[in-house]
Amino acid sequence: MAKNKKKKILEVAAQLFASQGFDNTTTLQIARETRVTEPLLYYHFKGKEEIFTYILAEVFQKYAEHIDELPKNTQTEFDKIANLIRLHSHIAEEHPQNARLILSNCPGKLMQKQHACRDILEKQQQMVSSYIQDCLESGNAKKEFDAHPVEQTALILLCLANEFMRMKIMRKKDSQPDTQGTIEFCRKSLVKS
Amino acid sequence: MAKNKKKKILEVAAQLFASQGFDNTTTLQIARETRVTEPLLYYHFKGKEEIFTYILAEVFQKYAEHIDELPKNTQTEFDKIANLIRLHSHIAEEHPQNARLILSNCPGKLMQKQHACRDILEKQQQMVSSYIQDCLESGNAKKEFDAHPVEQTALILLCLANEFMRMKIMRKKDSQPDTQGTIEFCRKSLVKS
Amino acid sequence: MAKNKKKKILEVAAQLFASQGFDNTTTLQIARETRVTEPLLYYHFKGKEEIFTYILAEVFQKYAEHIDELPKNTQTEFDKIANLIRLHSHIAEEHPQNARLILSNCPGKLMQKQHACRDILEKQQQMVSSYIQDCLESGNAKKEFDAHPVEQTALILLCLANEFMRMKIMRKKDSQPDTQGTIEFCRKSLVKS
Amino acid sequence: MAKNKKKKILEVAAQLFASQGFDNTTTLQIARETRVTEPLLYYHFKGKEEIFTYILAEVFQKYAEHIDELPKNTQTEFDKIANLIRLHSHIAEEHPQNARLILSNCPGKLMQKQHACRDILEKQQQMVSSYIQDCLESGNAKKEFDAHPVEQTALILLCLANEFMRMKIMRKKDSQPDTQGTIEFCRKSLVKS
DNA sequence: CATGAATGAGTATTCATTCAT
DNA sequence: AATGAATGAATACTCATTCAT
Repeated sequence: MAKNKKKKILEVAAQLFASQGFDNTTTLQIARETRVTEPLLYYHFKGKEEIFTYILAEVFQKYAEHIDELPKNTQTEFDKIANLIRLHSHIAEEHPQNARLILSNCPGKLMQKQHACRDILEKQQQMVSSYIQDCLESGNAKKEFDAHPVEQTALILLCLANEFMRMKIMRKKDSQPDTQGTIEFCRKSLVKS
Repeated sequence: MAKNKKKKILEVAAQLFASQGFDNTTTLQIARETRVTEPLLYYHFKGKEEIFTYILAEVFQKYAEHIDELPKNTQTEFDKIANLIRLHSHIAEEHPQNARLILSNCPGKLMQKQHACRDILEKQQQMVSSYIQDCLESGNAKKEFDAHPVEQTALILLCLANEFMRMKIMRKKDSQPDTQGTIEFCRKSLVKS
Repeated sequence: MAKNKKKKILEVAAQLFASQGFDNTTTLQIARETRVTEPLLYYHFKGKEEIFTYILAEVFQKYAEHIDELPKNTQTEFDKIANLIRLHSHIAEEHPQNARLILSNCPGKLMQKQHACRDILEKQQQMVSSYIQDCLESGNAKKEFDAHPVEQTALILLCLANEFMRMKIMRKKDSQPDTQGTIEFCRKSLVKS
Repeated sequence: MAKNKKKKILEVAAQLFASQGFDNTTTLQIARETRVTEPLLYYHFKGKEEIFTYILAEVFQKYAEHIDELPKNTQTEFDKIANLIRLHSHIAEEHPQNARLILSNCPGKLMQKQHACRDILEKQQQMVSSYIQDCLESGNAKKEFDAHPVEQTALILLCLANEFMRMKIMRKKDSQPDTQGTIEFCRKSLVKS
């Protein structure tokens, strides 16, 4: 029942942070919706910021696991890019809350040097960048791609993958970008014909 | 001297909203940095929200003008896409503050139905979408492109253009995406070879 | 046009003070509804309090005139009492705004010693008291009444006359006290049968 | 110690509201005189209005109890009227603060339809009206009175009883109306001789 | 683990009033 | 006579956080 409540707090807080943002979510609101009193939040966490950081870490942890679980051996290197876009599509559709947290500009305060949030985000970005760069380099080597320079192309693909997710969660169903269309767009650009 | 202060307030507020976000900017802060007392803000504007809305309207107005001023007759249709990306690059570099405001998720409160902010944003999005769609359709007609379906492709390009701007303002110089590279990426995907 | 605006200010202010009370009426509201700017209020009057005092003086002036105009020679002395009640009824019906101001507990601040409002109110109360006392004394002398002690009876009649006016302006039409009924009630008590 | 402070807040607030009125009493003042910080007011109550409403309800509750405790069986029906006046005299003398609150015109805001204050006041007025009407009807039946129409006469008596209380708290000792005198005044008018 | 009570520091907003013109 | 601009002092209310139990 103890662990239970801590978990519940995190669930509620995550939902509120995702839908209202960090600044517009009060500790009272978190406490009330968890059916708990505020001091309990402070028993389990150091403060509001820690709750947020904790959640962010969790979300990115899951995201990292998803990236890690993407198949290492694919027929073509481009399949890896396609898989990344499909993963973003999946997250946007199945875990829109997490997508919102991943894309949320953390409140400025939490992005200062030395704050845990900053580390989490930077680590995450490097991870995805690596994933894409590795795949581009392999593709280049195999003459599947002709992507130069690799870092730049990786960055562009990351742009696309991110904003693709952003649009999926921000727009109405009928004006969302299409997953397969986005993949094809990238294929045309990347894969040598 | 009168108009002067109103203008000054808007400048200061814009800078603060862009760098700290709406919620983390207090009216006191705006007043202090304008070297003015708080009640003056309320003399010129109805409240904090109106200041924000006013600024947002201004920024989008300028953005709309920029889009409008992009050359209508270009050698190729793709040049129009390239110009859009160059425009985003230009804004990110020369007016990063405006870029931040354009991309900022307005606080939820200001995005509710019937709020002026919502109208501004929606109008803007449709404008850019139209620009891209028109150009894609022309390009398709001229057999320059083979972009189908048009709406989807337009959305993808919008994604890229937006997140491109976002990355330019969020990342350090050395890890920003390159304008020419981004343009080439799109060209490869769009232009029939 | 000058006198005109001063008059207009007083009219608007009187209406607002009567309906909302002194504290809930702002100088801005007075200015706006007079279609004038606030500094003009301060050109014509020393401040909000002076406007109120001025109005109160006017209203009581008119009230005093009404009392003064009540017929001095009546068939019976009781007719004078009846006339006072009828006057209150008349004011409540024809000038409810004035009635409201007469009965309003002036805001505490304005009732401090040495404030003009206090003088006005006290002078007024003494005037009505005198009117009633004179009539009672005459009535006693003529053996029409048997009202003892005169001061006390006068006070009771004043109570009735005032609260009668108060009820007329505060209550819905169907639960207001009836003028003739009130007069008869007093007659039965006062007039020797 | 907890209940203690809530009670203290109410006591202090009641005293301030009674002496200064709702609008001229600030939450800071209430807090300071209670030797408590403002947020505590908001911990115990929803806001200033709720504090006022709460107090008003309490005062009227006590008043209602007093009315209820008035002897049901009296020698004459008129004794009941006399008792009501004596009750008002008692309240004015022993609990002038409550008297002030009872008679205070609640600020307009709090008298809007659907506001708790309105209900409280209306309920109260009907209660006293009933008390007087019942007694008048009984008196008429017993041929003790000849009060017609009952509703009207009841209203007049209510006028007197209220304004009597008002005068007792507003005037200096030497110009207050006399309880016994007021009772006799009513007796002469009501009781058939 | 849990809570009722309490608070320091803010937070947007309002108001009567004044100044320069 | 009239106004646009400006302000000092409040004003109700909120929030993250802590303390005593």
